[in-house]
Amino acid sequence: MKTSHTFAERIIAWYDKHGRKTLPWQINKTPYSVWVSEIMLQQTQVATVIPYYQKFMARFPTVIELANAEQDEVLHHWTGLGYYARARNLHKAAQYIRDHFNGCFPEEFDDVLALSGIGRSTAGAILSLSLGQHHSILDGNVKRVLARHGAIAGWPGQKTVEQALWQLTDELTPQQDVQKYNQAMMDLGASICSRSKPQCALCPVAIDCKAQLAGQQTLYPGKKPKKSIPTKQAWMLVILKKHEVQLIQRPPAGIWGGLWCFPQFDNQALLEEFVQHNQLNRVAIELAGFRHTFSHFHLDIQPIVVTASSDNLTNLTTNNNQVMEQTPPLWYNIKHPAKVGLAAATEKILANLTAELASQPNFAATQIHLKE
DNA sequence: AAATCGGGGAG
DNA sequence: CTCCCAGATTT
Repeated sequence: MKTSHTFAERIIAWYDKHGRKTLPWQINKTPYSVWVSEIMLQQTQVATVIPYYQKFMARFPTVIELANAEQDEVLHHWTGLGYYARARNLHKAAQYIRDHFNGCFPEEFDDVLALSGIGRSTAGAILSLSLGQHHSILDGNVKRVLARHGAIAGWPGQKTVEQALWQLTDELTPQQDVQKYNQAMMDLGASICSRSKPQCALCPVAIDCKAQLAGQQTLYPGKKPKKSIPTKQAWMLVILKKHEVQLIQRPPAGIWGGLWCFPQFDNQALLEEFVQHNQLNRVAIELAGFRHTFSHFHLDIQPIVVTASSDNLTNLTTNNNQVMEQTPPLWYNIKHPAKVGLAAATEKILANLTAELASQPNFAATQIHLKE
């Protein structure tokens, strides 16, 4: 098939006509603003990101202000976005920039690549979109466009497949207008070349797209091999004292790292033991159990509500009675929530608890009775 | 219920 | 280096 324009020319022409150019992070682009937006957009769709981005940039307008903030406040601005490791990396990298680059976002590719949370694709995106440097990118959207256009078989998580895709993006990325081209490829993948129902009729590169020509768009990119995931149980203890519940901060690494959670036990016996030992009182509030699914396992969570008769609780733990020598527990006021990062499961329990309390206006009296 | 995403970190 | 993990949303 003879085409009069190169791949890149058609992509850029499409972008000039249809691309979005006025999103908040596309105005007055700097490496910092592109960085923040790219990290947010790695995990969430544009419409959701917009308000988070605006609040984040209002509170942390520069790398320095981000670096100097408490991690808890950074996580608080991320609450609801999920993927908190990325917020922690963002914060850590900001501190690195403050301490090693005098607070100025580095403009050398290798320096950018070395920052926490930034890999080859994100480094290329930041420097090309904000400064027009010539780097190719390969995020999920670009992978999909290229895998289809070149009919690159196999799962991109596989090394050989990923290499082939990097080679393709390197070859196709033009010398001129990289900025537009990279933005266009991400836009195209996010809109026209979508995962399940690509709108090939609107695509500027459909005419020589191998997948489209074969009518096999949805075969690309190849699927990740499935594996079944196990189910684990967790009993979460909601220790209630007036309008406060006790939360514990998770260790910085691992699941829900740095977030505040209810004390967690692997089985009911361990929880009961703790309840007995600390003279806690079961109360007539039943919170529904629910399932929270991670990439590698289901976690079936059963919250149990108790009241505390004293502040002196022994060795509260986040999980399985592994004692954590770190941040003291937080008495979290339900009516005046502290601005800390909460795990999704914690938020769900808090919401259910609030609803239950609202439906039991006489609970305060019950609580007093139970406390003797 | 299944698929998804770019990078960190373990092995 | 290679492989596996994180975490919440969309489909």
